[in-house]
Amino acid sequence: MVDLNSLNPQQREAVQTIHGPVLILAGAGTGKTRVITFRMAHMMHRGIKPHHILGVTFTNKAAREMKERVAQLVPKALRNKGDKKAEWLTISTFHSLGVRILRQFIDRLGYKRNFVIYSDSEQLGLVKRLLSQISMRDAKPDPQGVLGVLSRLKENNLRSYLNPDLVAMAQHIRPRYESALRACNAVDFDDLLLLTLKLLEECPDVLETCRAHYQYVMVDEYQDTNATQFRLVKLLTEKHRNLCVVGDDDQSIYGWRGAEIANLLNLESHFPEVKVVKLEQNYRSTTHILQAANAVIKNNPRRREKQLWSRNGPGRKIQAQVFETDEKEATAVVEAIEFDRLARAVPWAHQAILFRTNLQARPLETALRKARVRYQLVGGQSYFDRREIKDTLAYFKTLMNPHDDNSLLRIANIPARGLSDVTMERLLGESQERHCSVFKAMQNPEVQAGFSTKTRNSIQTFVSLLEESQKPLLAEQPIPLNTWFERFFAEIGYIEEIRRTEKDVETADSRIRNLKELLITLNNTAPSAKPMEQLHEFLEDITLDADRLEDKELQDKSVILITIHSCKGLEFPHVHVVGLEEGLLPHSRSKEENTLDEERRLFYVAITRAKETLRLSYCLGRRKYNETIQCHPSSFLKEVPKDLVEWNDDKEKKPVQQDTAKSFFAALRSVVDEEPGTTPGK
DNA sequence: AATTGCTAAGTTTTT
DNA sequence: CTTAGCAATT
Repeated sequence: MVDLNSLNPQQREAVQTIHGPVLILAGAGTGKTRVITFRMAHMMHRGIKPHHILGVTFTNKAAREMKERVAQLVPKALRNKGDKKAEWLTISTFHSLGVRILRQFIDRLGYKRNFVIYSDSEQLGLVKRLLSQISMRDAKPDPQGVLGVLSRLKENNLRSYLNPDLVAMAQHIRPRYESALRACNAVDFDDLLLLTLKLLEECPDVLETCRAHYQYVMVDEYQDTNATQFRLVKLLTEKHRNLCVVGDDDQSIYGWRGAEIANLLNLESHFPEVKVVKLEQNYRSTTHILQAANAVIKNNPRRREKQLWSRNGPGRKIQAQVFETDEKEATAVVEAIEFDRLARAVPWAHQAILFRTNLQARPLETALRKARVRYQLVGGQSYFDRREIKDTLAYFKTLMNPHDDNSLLRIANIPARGLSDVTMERLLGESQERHCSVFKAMQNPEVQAGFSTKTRNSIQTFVSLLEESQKPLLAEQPIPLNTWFERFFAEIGYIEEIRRTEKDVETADSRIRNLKELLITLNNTAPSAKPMEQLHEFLEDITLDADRLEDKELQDKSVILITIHSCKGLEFPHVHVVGLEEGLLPHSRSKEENTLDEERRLFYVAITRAKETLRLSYCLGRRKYNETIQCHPSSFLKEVPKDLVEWNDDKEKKPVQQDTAKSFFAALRSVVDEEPGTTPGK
């Protein structure tokens, strides 16, 4: 029996309602994951077969965590009842679920079952190529923009403020884009959901199979689902109606990405009998922090009313401060962190600095480095934006399927092997005329004949390189992929290429390290499989779950620098929110797009990350590019009740504060005086 | 084929 | 300021 006594009454109700539609409105820090995992465990104890349970999350990290926690709750004896591994429950992201279903049935839609998944950068590469083929005299469209619209177009989710030129271009490109993907036996991220939906809509037997399999469905972070995801969920559950969604409309911050908060707000219109359970007892923050959060979010219209409360006591007041410039703000934040560490033994890992845009990280990083504080910047440049990673993955894909033009074109001349842009352009043209892949064109003697002897040699060498390299991979028995590829990259001179092109020795080394680390993870996939299958599996894992490689150890020792968007779901004892200025939070673009609500939710999310202390700050001036621009405090600051805030205004205090070092030690002394019992390092 | 130099643009981004 | 992309140059 799962012990439900540790749950509060609302949590228990949520856990025990296992049939029919349920909406669990889980405010920030109200023990959401606990409820979900307990609910799953409870269902199993009530005799529901684990393999009939499906849990959908938004990140792989969340999925992993949930799996672990369910496993902890359910005794081994019960788990082993289902002897086969497949009997265990499914917890995955929407996208992985899509892959799972598509791998079984995508042939019904005319795709091959061993499709590859294109990451963002690969999609972008494809769009760039398609754009360059179109003759356009006037303004060249921004590929990123076109891709964005294209994605919206596919999701059938156009917004009025989108640039009409981009929309037209995206519409123009779309058929070519789709046929290019098909030709490469590839699908993109959007397709993982869209094709799954199409499959379920068009093949009743597949739908029935899935419905029979996933009889109990739970969706986490439901406020972030988009139209496609909703349709998928509805299709899957409208018959058996065992749908449990968990979410918080107040934490919906991905509207710009197509998330439909209406999915949560209007759930009753699709499931009128839905039982709504509100979780309002917060286990994370002090009441001062919660009062601030409640007061801020109250200003939003159209929400499901919630009041967070806790038994954690009032705690410290919220600290607020104004600075002249963003540099001074950064220095002060770092000083506060070091002060906490020296005076109260607060480790770096208990501190987080939250900001709206990645640009704001720069001055913070400078200040942190100057003070020799270890930090970790979360997010920022995506793993896939690193050139060596992109190249490596493109090599993998090319070796798996040389007819994947996009990947082949990327690596054809990396390192330089006499296949210049001009040559590749011509080959691409030839391939289009002949309606074949670029690789086919390169193999074709007729095509080769059109080139100079030198170029012809280069083409032939490249073709045989691919053909020869493919051979060991096509073998039946496993090979050590890690060492094989390490040798491969050494042989083709890729390592040298990095050293040669990268002037800075340290960055070159770090890029080579990145590459080697990626290769090492190759060995983590099941070694029993055939090389190609193993490679395939690896690629899929890595594409769907990019930050699996993140350095966990470093995280435990560092101050966290993070955007508000990516901090959702996390918590920290001490939180600094910087740059609370009009134009940053709320962001200036929110006015045009009419998304002030979402900006407020962003602020709400930031506030509710804090467990013990919350510090807010803004600047009067901010260096932007080269000039300093004037800033005004965010209107959201006024929404925080005055009696919860303690302003540390420079003006109101002693003017001695000019000297930062002096003020630092003054502050240090004052705390030691206040709390004589506390000694640093205790 | 590779280097240099110019211009333009610069929210958020779970997969 | 910084970075990416492109054109022009050797």
